[in-house]
Amino acid sequence: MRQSKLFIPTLKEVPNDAVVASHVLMLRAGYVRSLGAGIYSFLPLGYKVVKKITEIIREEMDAIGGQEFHLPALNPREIWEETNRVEAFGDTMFHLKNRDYILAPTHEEIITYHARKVVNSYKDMPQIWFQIQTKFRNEPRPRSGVIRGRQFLMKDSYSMDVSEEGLHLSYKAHEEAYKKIFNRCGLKFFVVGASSGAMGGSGSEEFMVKSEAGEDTVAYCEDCGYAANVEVATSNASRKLRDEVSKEVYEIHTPDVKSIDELCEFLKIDESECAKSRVYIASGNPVLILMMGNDEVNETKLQKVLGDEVRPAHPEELKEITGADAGSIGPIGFKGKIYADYRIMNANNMYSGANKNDYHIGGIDFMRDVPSAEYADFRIVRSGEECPKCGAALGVFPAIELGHIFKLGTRYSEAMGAMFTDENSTEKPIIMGSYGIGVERVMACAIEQEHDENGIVWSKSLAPFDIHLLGLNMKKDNVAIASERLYKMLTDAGYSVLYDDRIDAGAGFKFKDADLLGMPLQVVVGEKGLKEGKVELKLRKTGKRVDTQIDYILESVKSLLDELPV
RNA sequence: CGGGGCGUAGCGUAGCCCGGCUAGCGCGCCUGGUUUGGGACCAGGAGGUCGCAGGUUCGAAUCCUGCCGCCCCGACCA
Repeated sequence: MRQSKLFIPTLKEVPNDAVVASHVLMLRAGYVRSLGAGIYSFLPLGYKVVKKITEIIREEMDAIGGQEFHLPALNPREIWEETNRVEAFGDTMFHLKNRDYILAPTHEEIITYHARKVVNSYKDMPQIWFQIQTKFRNEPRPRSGVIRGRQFLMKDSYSMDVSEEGLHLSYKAHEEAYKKIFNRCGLKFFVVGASSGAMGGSGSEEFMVKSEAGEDTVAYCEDCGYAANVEVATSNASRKLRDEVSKEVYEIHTPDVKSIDELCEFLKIDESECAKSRVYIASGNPVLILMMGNDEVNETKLQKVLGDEVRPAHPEELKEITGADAGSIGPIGFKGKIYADYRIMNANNMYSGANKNDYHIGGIDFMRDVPSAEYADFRIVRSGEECPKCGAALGVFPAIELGHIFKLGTRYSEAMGAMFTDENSTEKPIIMGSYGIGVERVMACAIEQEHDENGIVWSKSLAPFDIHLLGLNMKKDNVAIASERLYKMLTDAGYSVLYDDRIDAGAGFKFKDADLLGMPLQVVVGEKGLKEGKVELKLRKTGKRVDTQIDYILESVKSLLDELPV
């Protein structure tokens, strides 16, 4: 395509509203424009990328026997009442004002609705139905450009099976398909086991990509592939060993000492000798949580152990409950249930607050002085700690959730009466799975993962064009003629070529645009090279440049593109 | 929904505290010319409800009130 005729509104400066790299670059390179918070228009170049992604998804879904549907975004509300999800979604669901319709945030109900009419026998299964369509969610806070929007493209598929074993096969098929999809998109991803939560069902995994723009925090081991949401992640953090001799408990005047670091500094001790106190309210009752040193309490783990609604105590409550303010609280004299992290289990000669402002207590022996304490893993894993599986160093970082696969079970089929008859003439609910991929997120992640200060670096598989052909000075006949010839040669050879044939743009301008737009290979036609009958090829990703005789262009292009993995 | 920031030409911004504006600058745009290997140069030109509404004032981009929108942090995220 000739760039002079394309709508690619590039921006030299960073738009005021964009912060994360993918958002900035999509706007600057003219791939998308925003229409409102969390609502984006895809411009021609951006839509080309979307189509590349959806085509990869489609191929891999077809390969596992998926059948594509086109489902309504406009849904009668009553269908969603059948599973009680109108209430479950609450304000996140868009409701129409002038008719009792909702805008579909996902499609379990619609799929189940159709399934109950037509899937009646065990002979009808397994089925995999999928769609690649716009979904609507009234997100309270859209953010990070296309990564969290109110309207977004999603590939959703739904499996229907007669047994748990069948569901497992469908689930595994999707897991493998997803790996292929993300690999083909050139993404470096990892799979995190997730608790299935409110979706119901027996298993689920998330496909994640590391990114500063991520909304989840995960712990990941490069060596063995261990990956877990930080809410549930564990590590082999060292435990505090017991000293041979336990000192007596003694009070220490510690004026203005609030934090663990200040306490260590004041007493010249290590933070592993300190028990940090955190007071939580669980179902109205105060509980004390003791952590080693600066370890942070993981509220998800805490909630799991306590089993109740848990919240941190307010500052006023602290004083009332313990007689001291935060920074001077400890287990000795605490009236209420006491929990402690495994790391300081049965430790002795520990320091903690005295429940009296400006005082701490030393020589605490948990076995002797806090015998009622219960121990569990309450800590938030930190980067660099040992992987619980292989002992290598864990990385803890933010990540974007690209895809999620669920074993739904019978939650929707039971609620909506989607039943089938098995070999024994017994009526049973269909066993379902649901599997989603955020299409725009794939695009954003690809950019997050592969870009530099000059712009986007597309993989071959997602790039809107294979080659960016730059005719530097199109007013010179020799440049124009050679460029036109190359354009034809490359196009005829089957490459998709973005041809910068603009007459008025300067050379620097074209280079900057090309780097910003991010096609994998640039072919530069300039007067200098033409004197020797040569043009320059440049790989966007590595910056590698090669001069080639025009007659050998196809060989050179092929060998350079072959250097790229995807 | 809580906290913070912002809203001035297509984009990026100055001016706002301390009212005097006929609103300045860079990029982009238009015309003519010179340029063409990393966002060129010269000359001329067009383009603004200063987010909206109300108020204070002789006078409001500037002060006050309300609203709207956008971004960030948090809460939320089936």
